Amino acid sequence: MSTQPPSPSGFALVDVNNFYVSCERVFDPKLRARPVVVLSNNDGCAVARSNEAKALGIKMAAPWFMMQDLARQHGIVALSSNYTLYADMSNRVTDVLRQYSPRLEVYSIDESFLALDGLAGLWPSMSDMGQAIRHQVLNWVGVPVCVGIGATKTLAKLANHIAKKQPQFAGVCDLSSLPPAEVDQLLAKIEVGDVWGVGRRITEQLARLRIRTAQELRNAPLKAIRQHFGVVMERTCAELRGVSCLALEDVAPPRKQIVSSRSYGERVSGLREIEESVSTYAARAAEKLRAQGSTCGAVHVFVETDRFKLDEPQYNNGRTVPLPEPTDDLRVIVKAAMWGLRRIYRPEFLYKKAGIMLMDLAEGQARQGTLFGSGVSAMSSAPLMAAFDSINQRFGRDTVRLASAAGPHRWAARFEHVTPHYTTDWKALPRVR
DNA sequence: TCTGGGGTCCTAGGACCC
DNA sequence: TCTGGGGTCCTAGGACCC
Repeated sequence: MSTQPPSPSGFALVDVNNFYVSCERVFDPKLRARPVVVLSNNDGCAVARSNEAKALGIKMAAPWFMMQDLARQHGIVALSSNYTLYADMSNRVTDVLRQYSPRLEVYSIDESFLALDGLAGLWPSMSDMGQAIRHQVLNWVGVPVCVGIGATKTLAKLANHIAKKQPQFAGVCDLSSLPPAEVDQLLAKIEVGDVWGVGRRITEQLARLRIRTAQELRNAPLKAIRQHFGVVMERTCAELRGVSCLALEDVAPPRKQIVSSRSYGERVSGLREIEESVSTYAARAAEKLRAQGSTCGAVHVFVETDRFKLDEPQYNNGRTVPLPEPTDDLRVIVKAAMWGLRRIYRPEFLYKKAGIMLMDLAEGQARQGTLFGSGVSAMSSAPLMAAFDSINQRFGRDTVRLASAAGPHRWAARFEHVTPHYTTDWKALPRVR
């Protein structure tokens, strides 16, 4: 225990351990103590691993088909991802955390920063608060978290890393309460690549400068770091020294671009199929656009062949289509995307992936009474009809209104958008293959 | 031969994060 | 056979302007 006074401010980073796997375990206790992975779209990659799976050497984003032997050998359980569930669990964790600090930044689906200003007097120590958080999240939501505390966000991240890796901390590490010599020892044992903001490339370059640990990076001259790596790394280095450069972002700024894309389960060549999938991506992206009350000024559409098929001809292309005026109207967005798609489509290739990006986002409210969507020929109407049904079921039958429809095989339905704010459960849509 | 000095805007690419 | 899907920021260089 330190004799220093509790730190007057700083940050806590609360991070759910193996988030997706932990969520699945809440609902299926048989998964506990077994090696478990959660897979990405099309069951392509492992995007979450339990500790047992990590111990077997399964890396983040490892292609699952290459792990088949290992999986059989050790009885690894592989699950398809369920993002609706994870989003719900994430909100539950956040609700608990809000009880601990009035200022909180949801950094990702499984991580939040808490501002600690003014909280020191409420607890015997910040580590006690960390333990309270751990117990309450586990009891109320059912998932395990670790808590890292430090004077800066980067130090809080590092503390979280320590809390996870070193059992003697029991899931909570408060770097700002430790004597400097002890912090030094801890930092000396952490590889520089584990520091937040230091990726693979920078790690290689730092190694050439004989900077290999978090401690060595912290002690490196700021000016040289700035010269070699730019202002971003300079900030990271300063943050390691306890100089706060990254503020807590209480209010999430609106997105500057919105992407919706998927790899196909099987490669496709027909324009029709690609049109259909891109229309669905457009609907999903427009949904996000409206949810944050923005309009977009340009639509980017792209297609890609299979980049792993090295012996086959590759074709990657995209087209940015400026819109006549900023809009959140799905009709306009889809039209622009289809227009761009026809210009980049080449019939001689087999496509693996397609997507859409909404760009030049600006503030603007979804307007009452605007048409929500209509009039893309060659698109199946079924998924959109299902989506509109679900909107009305959830928000009342007048949220959107069917204005006209032309038949089951051509999507020529028109929907009037009556209520300005709504959200749709797009996960309920059939999977795009 | 000798060829200013700023400034802005845009884009592509590289690095990072989860 | 089978290899994810989102995001952000910074910098360098070119076009263009006065």
